[in-house]
Amino acid sequence: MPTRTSQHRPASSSRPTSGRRQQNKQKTKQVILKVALDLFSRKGFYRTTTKEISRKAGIAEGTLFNYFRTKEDLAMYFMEDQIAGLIAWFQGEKPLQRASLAEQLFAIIHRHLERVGPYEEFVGAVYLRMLQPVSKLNPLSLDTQALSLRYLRFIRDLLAVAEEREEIPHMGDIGAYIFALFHMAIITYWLYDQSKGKENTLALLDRSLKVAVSILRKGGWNW
Amino acid sequence: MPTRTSQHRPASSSRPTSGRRQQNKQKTKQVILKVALDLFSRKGFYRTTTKEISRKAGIAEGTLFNYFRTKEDLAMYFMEDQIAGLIAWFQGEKPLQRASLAEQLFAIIHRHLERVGPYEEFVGAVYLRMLQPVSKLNPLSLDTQALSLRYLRFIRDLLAVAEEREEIPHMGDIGAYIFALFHMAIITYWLYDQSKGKENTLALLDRSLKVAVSILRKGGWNW
DNA sequence: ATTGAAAGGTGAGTACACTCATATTATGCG
DNA sequence: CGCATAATATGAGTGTACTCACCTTTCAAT
Repeated sequence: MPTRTSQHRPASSSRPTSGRRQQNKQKTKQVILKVALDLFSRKGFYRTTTKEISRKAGIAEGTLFNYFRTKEDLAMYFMEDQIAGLIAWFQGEKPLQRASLAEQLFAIIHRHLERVGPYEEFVGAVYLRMLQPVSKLNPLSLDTQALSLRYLRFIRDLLAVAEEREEIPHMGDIGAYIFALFHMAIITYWLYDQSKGKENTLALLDRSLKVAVSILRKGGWNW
Repeated sequence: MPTRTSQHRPASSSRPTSGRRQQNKQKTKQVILKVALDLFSRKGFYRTTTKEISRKAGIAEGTLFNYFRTKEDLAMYFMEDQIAGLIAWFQGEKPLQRASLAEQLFAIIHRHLERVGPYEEFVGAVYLRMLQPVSKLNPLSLDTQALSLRYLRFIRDLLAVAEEREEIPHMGDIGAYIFALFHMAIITYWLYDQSKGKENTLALLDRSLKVAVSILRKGGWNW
């Protein structure tokens, strides 16, 4: 994993990847992401070629693969930004943090769908794969695993707070895992939803979250 | 969609795809499937090339794509057989049909996992995509949509019977849809499960089905 | 049997993701 | 500055899924 050093020259150590290099790398990476995202959203994931991305980013085609292992990976990095943004957004929404768990979870998925709305094909192509727990069969990048973990931890912490409030019983890590699967299921539904404004999805989301929390409250987790 | 005429010459109509042709086609298709499955299971999905499949099946590479739109599609046809076999198996198991819903559903997924066990990589590559409701974004074959539907109807009918027995409340079609998602989730878990004999998956399966049915019985569906 | 047309087969060709041997550039050190 | 080394960039090359223009076979009608 690349170190995230800032601009200042680091103290002399054995392998200090130095200032200018690091800066250029970060910049190139950002340029690639910007170009790729623009193309993906205008032409769609499948009709955008890696050749075009590299040409528009002003680099050789091979260079692209120094930064991103696969074309899918490239897409995942966009998703990573989305998820990071989602977490940051939630943490800035103070009122939401006092709302009920069902409201919080609804808001999170809702916001997410809103943000990725313009990139529907794109989401269909790679998103589901991302939320899937990484298996030895899926040759995904390590960074994407990290993303998956960050997201799971974020949800787990939310559940832990709700647990302290005695809104739900103790579930351990499994709760976050289940929510991730639920998120995946909702995205699936959303992709297929033809209703205007995707209102069917929102209705399903609202209802199922309320049901779930209600079940948990009434029945507890250990049967 | 190809017509499913049997061997007998059909009454003279405008486009009767006639006997020998149809028979050869069916036969070729079966040969391709057999060869492909053999290679997939021995070398893995990704390391098997369409060139090799066609060579071993004794046809030109182009011909392969007259029968199957994509390599993934080929994999899906195998899954189709699996699902069809699963349904047939269930219908032959008379005692099982008197068992509780939870037992039935457990048996179905269990049997399924047992059958696809030897093709793990394969399942990871295509199975999840199959159970996903077909969207306009996923360029899958129509036949695969049909498979998805057949499976959903099968489950829906099971639930309807349980409903008549008053084991569960009325849920409409959504029940089958939810079960399909659940099935998908279990497969995901199964792929990742490192316990011997995949016993963790079986435990999760057993427990979650019992919980679900119990919840439905106690609380009903409309909250 | 002949024939015209439709179904089906063929494999060289194409497009594209990805690799790798080589060239270029940045950096630390004397 | 000049040099050695490591990091990074390059683009021709490769492997493979998939296409398409053409060829062959089958069939019904005569």
